[in-house]
Amino acid sequence: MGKAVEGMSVISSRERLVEATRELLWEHGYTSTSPAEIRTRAAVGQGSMYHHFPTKVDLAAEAMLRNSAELEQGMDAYLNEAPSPSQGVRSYLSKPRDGKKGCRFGRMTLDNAVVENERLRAPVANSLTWYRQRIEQLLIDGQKLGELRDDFSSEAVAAAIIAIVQGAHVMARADQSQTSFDRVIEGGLILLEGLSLARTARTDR
Amino acid sequence: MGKAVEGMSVISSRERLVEATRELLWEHGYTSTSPAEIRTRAAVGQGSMYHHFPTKVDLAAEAMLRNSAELEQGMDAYLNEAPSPSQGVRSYLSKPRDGKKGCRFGRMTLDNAVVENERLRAPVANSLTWYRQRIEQLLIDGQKLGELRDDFSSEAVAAAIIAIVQGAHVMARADQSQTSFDRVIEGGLILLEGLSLARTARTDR
DNA sequence: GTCTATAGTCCGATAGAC
DNA sequence: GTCTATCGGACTATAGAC
Repeated sequence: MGKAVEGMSVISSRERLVEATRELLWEHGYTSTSPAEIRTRAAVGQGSMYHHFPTKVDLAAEAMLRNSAELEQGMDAYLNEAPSPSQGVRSYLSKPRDGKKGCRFGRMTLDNAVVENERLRAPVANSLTWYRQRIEQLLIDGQKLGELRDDFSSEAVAAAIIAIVQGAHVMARADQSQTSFDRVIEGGLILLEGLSLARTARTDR
Repeated sequence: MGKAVEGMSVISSRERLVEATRELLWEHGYTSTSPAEIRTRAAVGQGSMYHHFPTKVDLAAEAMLRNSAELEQGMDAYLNEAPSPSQGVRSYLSKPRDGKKGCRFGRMTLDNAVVENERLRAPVANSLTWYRQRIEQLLIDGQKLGELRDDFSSEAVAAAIIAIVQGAHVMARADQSQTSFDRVIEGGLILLEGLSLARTARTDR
């Protein structure tokens, strides 16, 4: 027990607390996740938890910052695999997602306790902004390469692309159905195709 | 006190409870709205509340069903004013909305307590489905009239249109900014324009 | 149909020994 | 750093008088 000896693979209490919180924030949201539940899942005593994290906000903020770093890194690597900018945007939309669980970040925004606390809201806002700017850059590159029309605001369209995925999660949770999620994505891909310059290419389907 | 005499304009306790619940569900969501808060706003005693509504679910379900009926009716009238089907879809997107408050229905979907209870989930799912089918019909009519291309799935695009508005609320709440909401809508209108057959008409702007 | 009083539970947080 | 015990408060719901 206690701090792991150098080189050992024992996971520290602090680490287990953060990981358990990350899972529970996704499963239950912020307000509905209780410190008791976190303690139980992390197998950590009451006192230890408050030793490492004075308040629930401290723990949640760290968990969310870690979510941001990990998801942005993963998405960046994923998008870098795309053969072209416009294909990257399509890849973003069609990336496999569990619609019923909801977006780790998007879910948070509907909780007033998160929105009213800067330490909790900031990681959510920053990550969604990061996503939007990443997509915007793909759109700009696609315009420069002549894949996409150049008569639209890449900033606005990027925001709409992000919103489609967020909205897809809302629809899927309302219907408790992955089909509802997939239908939104299908529609998003159709809408995106309207920005393509190579529209005659559609005939080869 | 008590039941209003025939013809009087006194609002019954029951009615005040439902109205207070409707407001609070929008402001705070389901889980974060406490019976005590409802009682206070409705100015109704503890016992009266449980006389009319045995549980919190009973009260919330009635409030949500009333929301559905009212909002669907309002949206229907609003869309009927549009001069054409495709203009109706544009009107749906650009309808003035308070992004920071969130959609009355969409907000509910991120709350597990709502999603896990059929009596609470059903009104949310039914209303979102109603909206989607209403937009789908506009798209179909627009295709028939030659306003829109006829080579896309109206069902999928309608779902994406609804999702854009839901996602706009998520972005606006994350950023606590109406500007973020408006940016998504602007992008949605651009994407929608790509489905128009009269694309040369863009030159007259 | 309305009221006050209160039950029983869980919440987030603290105390203090080891 | 970890533990158990416990605080004060808010929650949803019930009891029972009027």
